[in-house]
Amino acid sequence: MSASGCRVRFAPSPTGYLHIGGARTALFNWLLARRLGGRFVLRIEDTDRSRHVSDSLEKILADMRWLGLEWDEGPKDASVLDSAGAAGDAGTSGDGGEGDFGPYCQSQRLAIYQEHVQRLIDAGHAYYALETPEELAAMREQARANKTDYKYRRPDPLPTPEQAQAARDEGRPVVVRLKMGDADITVTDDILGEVTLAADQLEDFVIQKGDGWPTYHLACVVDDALMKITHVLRGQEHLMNTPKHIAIQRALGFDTPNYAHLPIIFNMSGSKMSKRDKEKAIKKGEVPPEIDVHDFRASGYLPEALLNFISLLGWSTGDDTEQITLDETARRFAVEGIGKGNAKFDRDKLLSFNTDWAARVSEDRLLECFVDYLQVNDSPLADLPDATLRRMLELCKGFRTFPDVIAKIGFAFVDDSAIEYQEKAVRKVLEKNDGAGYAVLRNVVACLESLDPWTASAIEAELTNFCEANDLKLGGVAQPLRVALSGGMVSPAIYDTLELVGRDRTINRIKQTMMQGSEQA
RNA sequence: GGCCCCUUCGUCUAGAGGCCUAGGACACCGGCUUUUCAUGCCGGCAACACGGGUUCGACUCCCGUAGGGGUCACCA
Repeated sequence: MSASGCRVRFAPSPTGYLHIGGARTALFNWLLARRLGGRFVLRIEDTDRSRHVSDSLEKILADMRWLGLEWDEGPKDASVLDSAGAAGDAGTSGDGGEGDFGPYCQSQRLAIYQEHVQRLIDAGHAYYALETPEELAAMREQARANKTDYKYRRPDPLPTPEQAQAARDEGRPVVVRLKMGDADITVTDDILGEVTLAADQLEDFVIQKGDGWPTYHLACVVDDALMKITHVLRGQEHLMNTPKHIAIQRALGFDTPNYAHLPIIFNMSGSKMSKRDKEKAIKKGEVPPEIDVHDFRASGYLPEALLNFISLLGWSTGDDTEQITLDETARRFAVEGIGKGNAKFDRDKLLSFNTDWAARVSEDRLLECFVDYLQVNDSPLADLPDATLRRMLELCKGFRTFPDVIAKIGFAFVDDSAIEYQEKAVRKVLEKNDGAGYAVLRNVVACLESLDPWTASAIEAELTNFCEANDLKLGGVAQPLRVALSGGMVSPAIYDTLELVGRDRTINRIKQTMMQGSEQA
């Protein structure tokens, strides 16, 4: 096992793709495990069947793997949910090489939770409660109307097991609540320091729902203990949950792990980054912002850049170093370096990081990511030979994200007839000065038709000659050619572009352009 | 609203009483490079929320105010 005995976990709920905030939490946990030589556990918190979204597990696992955050223990693929049969009769562990503390999906651990709840009841730390959700809501509403604070009042006397059973027989839901003591509870947080919550702020909360499933609090605490988790790094939105968790730990006789609550990530506007931002943007006809890890993948970001960027949200190396590899980050990572204040997600800076990383990674790695990008987007370009893909990447150096590559050189891979000539480009480059651009094309096409071999350097020599012979600057011939080949005014270096497009198609597009010009005239 | 957390350039941050004329990065502005678009290079603008203390000395410590955030479910 691990040298340090350090065990951390990332515990997402399967409600869709992995959220970027979740990715940051996963990353910090992964980094801590790496730094301390511990184990990184992936646990799936799927105790609420009503919120379960199909395919979520596959998606989360895929996102984690795309990021390169492999887990030492946890579900290896989504089939673990099928293999264990009906949810509830679990309790088996260590199957399928997932790890020694499984199963790692809470939906397969029901028996374990119920056993612990029973222990709590038997020991007098917990009791049955008979109020319906409607009754509780009414009480809260009443309190609000009276402008008083609502707090659940423990029944006196407590419902007996017999009364609970009777209620269940009548079809009424019965929950189990934990008895909170009358002492304040202090959370010792490795980032925030000591945070004390007064006893009167604590109420007897539900640990087992009416359907027999545990609430998040119970399941989380039981699993952390059984999975021997030593460090809990989670978002600051959990800070007020921690006293509850400590209360359960004490009642069950568990040790309290080290807690550290991470600052939260916000949009530049200061609002939470949520899936709804995407819907809102779409409704307004705007490009939806990336929110889930998958969004960034589909938008053509590199995992290296994304990881590096989010590692710096709430943490810093301590000096002026910013762009470092994941391994280097793991070497330098320390909880003491994590800040307390919330951070805003600056997309411009991410873009800049991506630009730098795209220029830094090896050609092989860049190709790998590019192919992934094309495949995720179902692009027909994914079928192009590797050599061609490499050439595209090479010619577009300096790009920010992969869509830039397509925007810049994509025209080379469409039918000649599919080229759309932009009005502005045609006007500025071809029609201006009584069609000077068209004249250049007319003259240059003859040179190109007879050129052999068709290589960038041969093309360069030919065009240089052509410029001298016709008293033109290179721009005077490059721009008309660019418009003829691409329909617009942007492309990689012109010699390379001609080479890539090929002689036949180059000639064809030039002629096609001239024809359109004469039709206009 | 109660409770809790936070507060250095627009943004991410460095700073752990004199090293601060507050450093870096992104963004922004200007210039250079360039056959287009990018990239690259050089320069510039820009912050210690406010008010009290403590101290010879406060960005750094304490208190208050203001602002921001989190949380108050049979959701996690």
